[in-house]
Amino acid sequence: MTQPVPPPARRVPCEQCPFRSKKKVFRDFTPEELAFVSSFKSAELNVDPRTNVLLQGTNSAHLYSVLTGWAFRYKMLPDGRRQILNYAFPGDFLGLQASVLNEMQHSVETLTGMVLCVFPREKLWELYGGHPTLAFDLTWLAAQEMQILDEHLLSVGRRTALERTAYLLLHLFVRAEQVGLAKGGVIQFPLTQQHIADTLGMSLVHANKTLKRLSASKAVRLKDKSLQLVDRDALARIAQYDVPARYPRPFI
Amino acid sequence: MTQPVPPPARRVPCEQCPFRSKKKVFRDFTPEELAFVSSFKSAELNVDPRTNVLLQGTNSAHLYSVLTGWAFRYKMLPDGRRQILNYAFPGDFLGLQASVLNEMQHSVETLTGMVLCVFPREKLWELYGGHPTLAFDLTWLAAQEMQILDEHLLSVGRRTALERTAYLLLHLFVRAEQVGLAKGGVIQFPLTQQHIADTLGMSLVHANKTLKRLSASKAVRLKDKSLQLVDRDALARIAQYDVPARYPRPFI
DNA sequence: CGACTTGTTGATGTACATCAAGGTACGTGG
DNA sequence: CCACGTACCTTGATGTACATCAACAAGTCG
Repeated sequence: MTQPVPPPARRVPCEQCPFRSKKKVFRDFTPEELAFVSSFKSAELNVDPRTNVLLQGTNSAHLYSVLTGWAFRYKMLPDGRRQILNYAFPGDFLGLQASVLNEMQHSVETLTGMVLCVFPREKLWELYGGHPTLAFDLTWLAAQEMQILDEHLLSVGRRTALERTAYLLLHLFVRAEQVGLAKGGVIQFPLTQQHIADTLGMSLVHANKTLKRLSASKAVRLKDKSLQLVDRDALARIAQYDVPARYPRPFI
Repeated sequence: MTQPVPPPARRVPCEQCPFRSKKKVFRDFTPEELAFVSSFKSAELNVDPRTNVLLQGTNSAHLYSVLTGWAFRYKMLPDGRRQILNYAFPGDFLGLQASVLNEMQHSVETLTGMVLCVFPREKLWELYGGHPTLAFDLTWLAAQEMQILDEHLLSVGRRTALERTAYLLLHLFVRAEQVGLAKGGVIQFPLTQQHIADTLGMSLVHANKTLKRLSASKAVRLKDKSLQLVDRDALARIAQYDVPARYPRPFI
């Protein structure tokens, strides 16, 4: 007997989420939590590289959590100057600001292809009303994002170009590593030097020269869209940065 | 560092909080919400100007909300470089990061004398478990703080010194105004030029020169610890900054 | 009163942006 | 295979925004 072709929707229920189980970073959810999250999730969204997921000034009807892929949050000034605010990795949440404050003040663009879980914002109240542990997890994610922004602000405001660059590479490596994206001290690295410049508040040319200078230190190697961490301590020393521990984390 | 030694407690129950009622900015709380907040509050803390409320690296046992006064959050590099991250006004929450993530990654120092409401962190679970609207308010406050940090990062990374300075003065004026601290277009302004420099990521001397340049525009007057907003639109134009509306806000 | 904090200004050096050019690696269609 | 386009990286020359250093004035505050 011929089976009908299964619809394109490969929606995996959260209970069988391959992501959650494989990574030790994420805290264990109870069956009730999982059941709710699964019912909360309304769709799965595939996004191409280099496309906008959320736009500054709009009010998205949805919340997203990242299943796979990299993206970045950014703001722009009227004349086109761009500041990258932070990067989104698997397990991160997108669009919370819009849901809570009713307007996005930033945009989000993918770096790689990305799979997102979609949650309708109306149901956010159900989450708060019936699932306080998950509500707390949202606060946890917000607090972590704030800590990253704080460190980032310290970088752009007070670190030198070399320190900033070292800090960013270390930060991104650690975050990728935390969600299991590192293999033998190497991660895929989808940023261009323009992204690095726009993150660190400098020009493209200066970012290039600073990266060269940093390579000379032999602490990191950056080529062919991959980043190899050769000497983590040396990099941390250059960056004047202590990586904070952060286990276990929630994954909604 | 000030110890949480409660003075001969003049503890006003939250139901009669003079602050809440007078300001239209704050959303109305139900009697149940008020009763819980009142029971949540364990003490009132008076802090002198220029003293640390929270310290980077420690893990405070308390959460605070600001009743009166100004403070600022900051981080320091090992060699003493300081970056001011944000300012705290009446209605703002302090110490949430420590409660959620178990370690403060920044310090908080008062600019003026300050009165804080003290909440024990253990009871935070009760808040999440039994008072989802208040839990949502905490998320609201976190989301707002993030928006401010985003804008701040854009400033330090991409705005010119003059734009940055205009942005900061406008931002601080609006925040003070929102909680009723403006009288006839004037607010008390307890920052020194060193604070401005450390907020905007520049040197003291350059902050001074940029402030002079900004005064020449006649949009704003800054003297004797007071800030007068002469032409809000002109200032916003210089800053390339649209002030986001933000009513009503919670006040826990 | 000195000692200290805060604001102010000029001189000088440096870190960074901007401009301009070219190089490498990857595509595409012929 | 080539010719061509394009994305990204690289380098040198020049200009400018900023930091640093130094000196001084005007207020507080013991």
